[in-house]
Amino acid sequence: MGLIHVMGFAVTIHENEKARIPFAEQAYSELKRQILTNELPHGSQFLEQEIAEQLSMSRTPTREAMVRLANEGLVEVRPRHGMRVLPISPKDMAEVYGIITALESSAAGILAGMDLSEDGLQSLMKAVDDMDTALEHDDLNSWVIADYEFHRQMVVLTGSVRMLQLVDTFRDQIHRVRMTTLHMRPKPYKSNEDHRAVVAAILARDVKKARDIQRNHQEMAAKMLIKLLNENHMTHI
Amino acid sequence: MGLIHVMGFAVTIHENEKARIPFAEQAYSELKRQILTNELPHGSQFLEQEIAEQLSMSRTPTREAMVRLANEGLVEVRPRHGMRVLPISPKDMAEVYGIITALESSAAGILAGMDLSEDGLQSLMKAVDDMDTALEHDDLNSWVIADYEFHRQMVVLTGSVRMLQLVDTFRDQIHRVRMTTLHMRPKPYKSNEDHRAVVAAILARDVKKARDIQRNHQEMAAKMLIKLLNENHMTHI
DNA sequence: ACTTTCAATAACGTATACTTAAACTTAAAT
DNA sequence: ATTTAAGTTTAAGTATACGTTATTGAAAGT
Repeated sequence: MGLIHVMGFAVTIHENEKARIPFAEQAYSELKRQILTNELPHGSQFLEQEIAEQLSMSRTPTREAMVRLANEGLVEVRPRHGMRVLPISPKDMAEVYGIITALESSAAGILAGMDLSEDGLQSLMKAVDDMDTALEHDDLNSWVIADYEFHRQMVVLTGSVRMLQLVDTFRDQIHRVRMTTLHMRPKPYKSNEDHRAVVAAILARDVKKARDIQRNHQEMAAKMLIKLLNENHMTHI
Repeated sequence: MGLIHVMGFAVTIHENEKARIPFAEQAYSELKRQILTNELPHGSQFLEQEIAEQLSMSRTPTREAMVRLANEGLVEVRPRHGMRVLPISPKDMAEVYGIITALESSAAGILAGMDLSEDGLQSLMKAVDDMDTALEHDDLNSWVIADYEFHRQMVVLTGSVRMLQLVDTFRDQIHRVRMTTLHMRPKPYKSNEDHRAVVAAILARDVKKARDIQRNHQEMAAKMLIKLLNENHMTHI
């Protein structure tokens, strides 16, 4: 059984169709899926009972899933009001981007400073190529996937499972905003350039440069998105 | 009721002795306390039942606490083996320090780039002074507390609650190691210097310098601790 | 002795039952 | 009419009950 990450979703592959998935786990991934796809829109609230019924299981595993989602910052659990899908404000965006920026710029520096495998390098360059192709075809959906893959792969290659888990978690937190703003923002030509530049810096083993480019890239992205939110009076998405 | 963080412990202050604390919450903080103080040593294992009895409550809130601790990386929960306090390897230390370094160096940069309040600045300088005093008196316990306070305060001042929660979590993960190595390492004169230098860079509004000093400071600390662990064949603490 | 099979045990996952107290209703009083 | 107080409802927190299945230990076979 393996896990593949696609756009923040943990997709489970059943190789030996043996292990049955515990209800608590099912509840967690199903709820998370519903939140990320906006099936459960921000602000919507549900009592334990309601969720349990919707998932056709008892409150016990439901509750466990809710606790986990709350820890991840996707929902809020208030004692007699159930679980509420948290909206994201510009301030939240700034915080989350601040964390992702810190982690990913560090990751870029780590890659520049280590012996990166040929395969690893290829996976990065493939992601950038995919981004270019997607942009040529004006295929924004493919572009997000490739972009996501690039950022994720960079952290994967550092070998830090903790760092990977963190960026995954925080990317999930702002997934909704990224998707809704995707068609409102200018075409991301600059992003592709930046990514190529990061790869170049990694290849040149220039640690500081790799960090700086990645940091700047993220800071620009955050600035643009937050500006977009404010201009469109989307104070909480 | 307020929370004060001292050395990774969330100490609850009962001001209006009104709100009763849910068992799940009690279980969480009590178990966490026991793990951080080494009352539950690394590697030790406990069944849900045993923990529930020790805390004189049922398995339900106990289980909830275990899930949360597992999410934080302090314990591991394996289906029929109960909860096991996770040991920390040099590789774990490297990962955790990698994350703290990324976050705190970013935090230092943020402080240098923003209008820091007079109070905020004072709190940082006070922590450095406390570190000096502690070192003069050869009082390592006070030194750790002041050091902890400095690092924590830096993140507090950025205003990012998410970043604060992260560094708290990861600091907790390596708390044991820091405490056991405290008396094995050379006197931390260099740390105090570094901290002063960071404050100076923040005052000078030199963003890059603040980041660089903080990063270097942490990287040196990590290197030293990991070396110490390896030299003393402490492969998992 | 060492491995393998099978049965007994018990730990976990989940459901359900119970208790408490917050939130809502209704009624009374100003 | 607005606030206050009492009563009712019900969601959450916790305990307990139950079924399933991994683990363990003994017995049988090599």
